[in-house]
Amino acid sequence: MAQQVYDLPCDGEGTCMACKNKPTAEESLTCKTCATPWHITCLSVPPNSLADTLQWDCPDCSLLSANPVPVSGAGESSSSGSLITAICAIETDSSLTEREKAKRRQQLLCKDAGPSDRKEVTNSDDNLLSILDGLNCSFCMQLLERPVSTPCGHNFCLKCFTKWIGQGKRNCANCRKEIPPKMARLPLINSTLVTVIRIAKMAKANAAVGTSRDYPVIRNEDRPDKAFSTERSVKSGNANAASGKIFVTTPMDHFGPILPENDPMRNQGVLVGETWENRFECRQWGVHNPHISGIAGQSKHGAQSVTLSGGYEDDEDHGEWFLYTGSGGRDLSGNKRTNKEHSFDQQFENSNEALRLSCRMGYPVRVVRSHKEKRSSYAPEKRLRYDGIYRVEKCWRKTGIKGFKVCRYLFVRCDNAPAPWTSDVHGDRPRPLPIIEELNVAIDITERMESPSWDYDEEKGCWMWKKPPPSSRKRANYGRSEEGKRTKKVKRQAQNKSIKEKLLKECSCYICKKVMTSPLTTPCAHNFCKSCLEGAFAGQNFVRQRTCEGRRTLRAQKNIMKCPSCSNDIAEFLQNPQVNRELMEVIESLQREIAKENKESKEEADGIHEKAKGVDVSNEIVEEAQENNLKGQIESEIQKTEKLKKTSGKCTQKRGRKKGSTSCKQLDDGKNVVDPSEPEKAASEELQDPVAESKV
DNA sequence: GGGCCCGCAGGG
DNA sequence: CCCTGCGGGCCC
Repeated sequence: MAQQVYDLPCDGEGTCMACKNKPTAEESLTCKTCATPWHITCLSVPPNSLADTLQWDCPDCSLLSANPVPVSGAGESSSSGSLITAICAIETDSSLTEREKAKRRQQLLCKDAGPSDRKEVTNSDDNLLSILDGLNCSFCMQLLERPVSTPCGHNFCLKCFTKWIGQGKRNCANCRKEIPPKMARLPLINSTLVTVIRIAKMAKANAAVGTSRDYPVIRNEDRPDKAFSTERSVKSGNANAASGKIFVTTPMDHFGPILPENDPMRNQGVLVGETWENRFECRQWGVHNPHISGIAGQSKHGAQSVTLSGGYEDDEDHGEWFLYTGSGGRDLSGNKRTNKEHSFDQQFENSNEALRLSCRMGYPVRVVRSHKEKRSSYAPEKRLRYDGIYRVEKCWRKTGIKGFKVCRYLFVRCDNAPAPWTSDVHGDRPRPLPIIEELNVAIDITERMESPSWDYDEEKGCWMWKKPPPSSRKRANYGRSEEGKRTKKVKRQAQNKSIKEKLLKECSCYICKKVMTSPLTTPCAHNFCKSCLEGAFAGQNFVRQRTCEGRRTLRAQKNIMKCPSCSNDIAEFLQNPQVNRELMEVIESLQREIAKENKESKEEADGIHEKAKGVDVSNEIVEEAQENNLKGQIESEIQKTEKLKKTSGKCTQKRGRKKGSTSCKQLDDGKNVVDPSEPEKAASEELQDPVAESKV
């Protein structure tokens, strides 16, 4: 084979690797793409003009631009050259923000992520992806496809490598070290890398089809005392907050008052007239669970509580009784959570049906009034206030103010404690139902036929359960599916961990069977620890170094220097074995990740929260409770009412501004878009039998 | 003060 | 897994 001329650049010290001289500044030429310095006089094709030197591409870069290497598995042409052009186009686009540019660049580099945002994945999934990033081919910048490893420890796609060789190159594209003729003739696939990439790809695909509920789920006991914003949340404060800890032991679907036995923190239960800053706090004391919805209830179980927040203009508040409007009938398209405009008829379904069930059964319904109800004299000036137990005496449908049918409920108070607005020292007595004029035009009227579950006991002189309350279907202190979601999360974490551990196991040394330290990839594409492989030939090393030894001895030694895995001669490789740094980095990343996850799971077990800071909101209330315990029940109620008036005056609503806080909201719009990963799958399939294919 | 936005949580 | 929702923050 005729000797070919290869262009070589200058090394890190500025010495030309071809002539071994150090070119002067005038003799040196820098590539516009890769910024590598080259010696002009040693170039086989020097630039024609001075203008050319300014926009000069080195032989390697111009080669890649002129002969694009097909992107493996993607089914389309790309190259580092066109990639660079595309990146430049993004960088110079003034209409894009920095964040948008970063996003476009990422999309460009991860073609398989599709046109939309990549599906949001958990941190551990992201880490798996970043580990994969370390295994990109230096030619095509894509994840290694049928990886081949040079003895100098660099990895390339088989296609890219053979193309490079086909162009007459016999040096490593990364370090310029010579490629053994045998490898140039028949490059072998590094099966360890294949397995590692395949497992990681499968993990990535699994992550991509995960649900949008992949964010961490926190058990009640681990939640902080106040609502907190999660990592996911774009807005600060309570705008998109997660709920704080539930302080009471009542299950979510508990009917009736929150009693002292359900209040381990204060041992007093929730008293009429208690107030809270917001819906989250109200929820934490078990009074009204949903943090937006006005009705808490289940259609087949009944409604436990309602909130009067002025959200429905048909509401009519008379203190001891009020007319409540059902939910629904409003257009919530466009990602709205509420809407003041009615646009279609309400039906007795979902929470409306739950309230109707409570009406039929005569269940006690907790009532909360909000300062947002501006038309009522009975609403608190500030905050939210618990006003006690009411019963739904009747319900019906009528045409609302906006002309659409609404569900209507007559609530009548039936609590043993006096209402916050009354000067009475005793609670309610059974009272005749008010006359409701709109009942004359009402449809679908429902009245209770059987005796109510919650009723007044004349003998005992108080309201109480006359029938056993409906048995709870929920666990105390837990959301409906929180337990399930938690199990799911733990399962996914364990799965991810096992993937990483599996990956690491794949990186074990043939000799010591342990995870490789400083991995060496032989020309026969087998991987060993540097120390293991060198140790295996320790005796020969000494002889081999003595090159003046006789021919017979050397040959005998060379025969012994066989790959422990496939018995190929690796004597030459052992003369100057180079660590496969990319593989080493993958191994180290995996080890770091596993260690980190172990640490995190330990911390989680210890109940540590980074972002959400636990704030003890209860001290004041506990002191209050202790004080109250010394006095009679009625006295404490009066005190409570007085305190309510004071706190109402003191309360100020925070209304700060944060500049540019919503500037990045568009980035989150694609959060539910699932990565199709089609090219990925194709690539995985092609990887099924890489060795066999490569030998064809 | 109106309007828009969107994470969270529960229902079904 | 999709739908619903009488919140809360921030911009205009």
